[in-house]
Parts: sequence; C-alpha cells; structure tokens
Amino acid sequence: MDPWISSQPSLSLDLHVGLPTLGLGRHQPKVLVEENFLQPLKKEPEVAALETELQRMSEENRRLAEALTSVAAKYDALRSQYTEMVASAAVHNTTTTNNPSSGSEGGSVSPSRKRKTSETSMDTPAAAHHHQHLHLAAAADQMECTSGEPCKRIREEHKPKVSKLYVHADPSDLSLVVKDGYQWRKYGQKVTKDNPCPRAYFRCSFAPACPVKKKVQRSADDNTILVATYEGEHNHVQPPRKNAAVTKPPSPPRQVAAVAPHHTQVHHQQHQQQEAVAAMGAGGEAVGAAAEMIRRNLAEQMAMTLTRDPSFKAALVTALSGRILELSPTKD
DNA sequence: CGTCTTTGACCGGCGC
DNA sequence: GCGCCGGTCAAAGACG
Repeated sequence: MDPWISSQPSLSLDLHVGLPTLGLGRHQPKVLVEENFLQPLKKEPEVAALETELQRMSEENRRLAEALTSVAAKYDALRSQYTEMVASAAVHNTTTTNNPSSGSEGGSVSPSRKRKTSETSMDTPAAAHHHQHLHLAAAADQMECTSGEPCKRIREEHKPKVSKLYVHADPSDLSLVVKDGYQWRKYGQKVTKDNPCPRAYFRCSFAPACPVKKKVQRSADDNTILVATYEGEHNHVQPPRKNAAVTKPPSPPRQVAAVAPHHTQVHHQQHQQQEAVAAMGAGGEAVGAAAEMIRRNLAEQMAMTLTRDPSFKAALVTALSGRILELSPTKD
C-alpha cells in the first residue's frame, strides 16, 4: 500500500463502520463475553479505553460523513459545470473551431508521408479550450511529465492533446468499438508489448482533414473496460447520430469515465441522510440511533457505489499504477 | 460501387 | 549500428 495513502487519516480505508460493540458481539466466541462479565472490575480501564476509542471512531465517522457530503456537493457543481461546457463546446464547434486548415493534412502530402501529421495536427487555441470538457484522465497523462524522465521524450513543441476515455464493454464483445458520437475509420491494429489485447487505431472519417486519432485497447487489468485514447481535436461539428436527436450533447450510453454514473447514488445517500436527520428531530433518544443510521448508510452506500462502479476501478487502476510507477525504482 | 475492415509490410524513434 | 517496438500504409477482401 502506498505510504502516502496510509499517512493520510482522511483517506484511511478503515471506516470503523458498524460499531462492533453493538452488532458484532454475537460473532465473537461466547467464552470471551462471559469472561467480561465475570471480571467487571478488572476490565474497567479497558472499558474506558474502548469508550474513548468508540468516541474517537464516532468523531472520525462524523468527519467522514461531512467530507462525503462536501464531496457530493462539489461533484454536483462539477457535473453541472461539465454539462455547461459540453453545451458551450458544441456552440464553439459551429462557430470558432471550424478551421480546416489548422494543419497541413487537408492538402497534398509530401513524399515523406508519415510523421508529418502528428507535428502539424493541433495548433488551434479554440481546440484547447474545447478540450477541457473531455476527460479528467488527461491529467493522469500529464502526470507522466511531472514524474521524471519520460518528460524528456515529449516533443514539447507539438505534443497533441491527449485524453483518455474509459468505456465499459462486454468482455465477449471482441470489437474495439467505442461509440462516442463521431465516425471513425480503423486504419490499423497492433498487439503491444504491455497488453495482450490488441490495440486498434482509428481516424476520424467524418471530415477528411480532421486530425483526430483514436486508439482503443482493452485494459490489461480489467478486460471489461475499453480504454480509448484520443489525440488532437475535431475541427468539425459532431456528426448527427442515426438514433439520436441532433442537438443532443455527446452522451454515449455506457461510458463510465470522468463523469461517473454514481451521481444518482450519491444523491441517494444524501436522501437517506436527510431522512435520518428528520428522524433525529422526532425524539430525544432517537438521536444516537439516527446518527448511527447515517453513518451506516453512508458507509454502505459508499462501499457499494465504489465497488460497483467500473469507472472507479479504472480510475483506481490508473492512479495506483501511476503511483507505483512513480515510487518504484526504475526496473530493467 | 463505395466504404470499411483486415493484416502484413514498412518506417522511424529509441535504447543498448 | 542494430534490433525492438509503436504507429502507419496500402492492397485485398467483406459488406451493404
């Protein structure tokens, strides 16, 4: 485990949930319980210590609950911001980024046909603005640059903007198709060294001059997740989709990346919490039980949400692998 | 017939 | 300089 993580009290995975003194006693060996009753005086300091510990746990749970509420609120704000950016990006596409000559691809190609495209692909500032809405995973890519010598390889002058999208896919579905609203033409497939699953290479086929490229490969760790890596920005509007309204923002049905579908579950937690708070107002003795209910619901919902959410798995894999690469001594 | 996918060959960057 | 490897090309075939 990452020492940094274990040093962060607020990130501790041990939530101390469920108050073992209440509910878990039945699972303990009976002999131990009887011993406690037989030696009440001797155990008194331990009881006090346990109570102190219980209070500490309760306090920690309370802080976690507050933190979760805060995160949920921030998530809502970010999501609405994301929605706005998607809408505004669509407008920008129709007005400002319609710049077919952003690269040299549209015209004739020099005899040294290769390697030219990546150098001249992305130069539009409007595209850079537009890019922000894509995916948080782009930041993970840039972490490579901050973490050491791989940064040297990057051609800083013309590095195309790269973003990643994680899409849940049926493992039995062998096609490396990520429905993102654009039309793609596959131009290559390759098995890479670090992943037994082949990587497919796509180019945007909607506009011949569009410099965007896409690589799709199953995650090496979880083959139910397709990792789509986008390079560059579309210089055209999104093509209309056959079974969707034209004015709809890009919202592929099963994408799981930066915008996580557990949004609604967070709301569910908040709803349960509100119910519990309402119960608290009902009577004096119910306060402790209600608070306990809040904590339990929060913890259960959070655990359920995280374990069910493929995007969380993907993000976890990305984050962990990134940290491992950062912390591990250079291999080979 | 046009478009798309497949796939082996080729190219160029990079490490040794 | 050589070999490895990721990325791309382009011919051939599939498909609607």
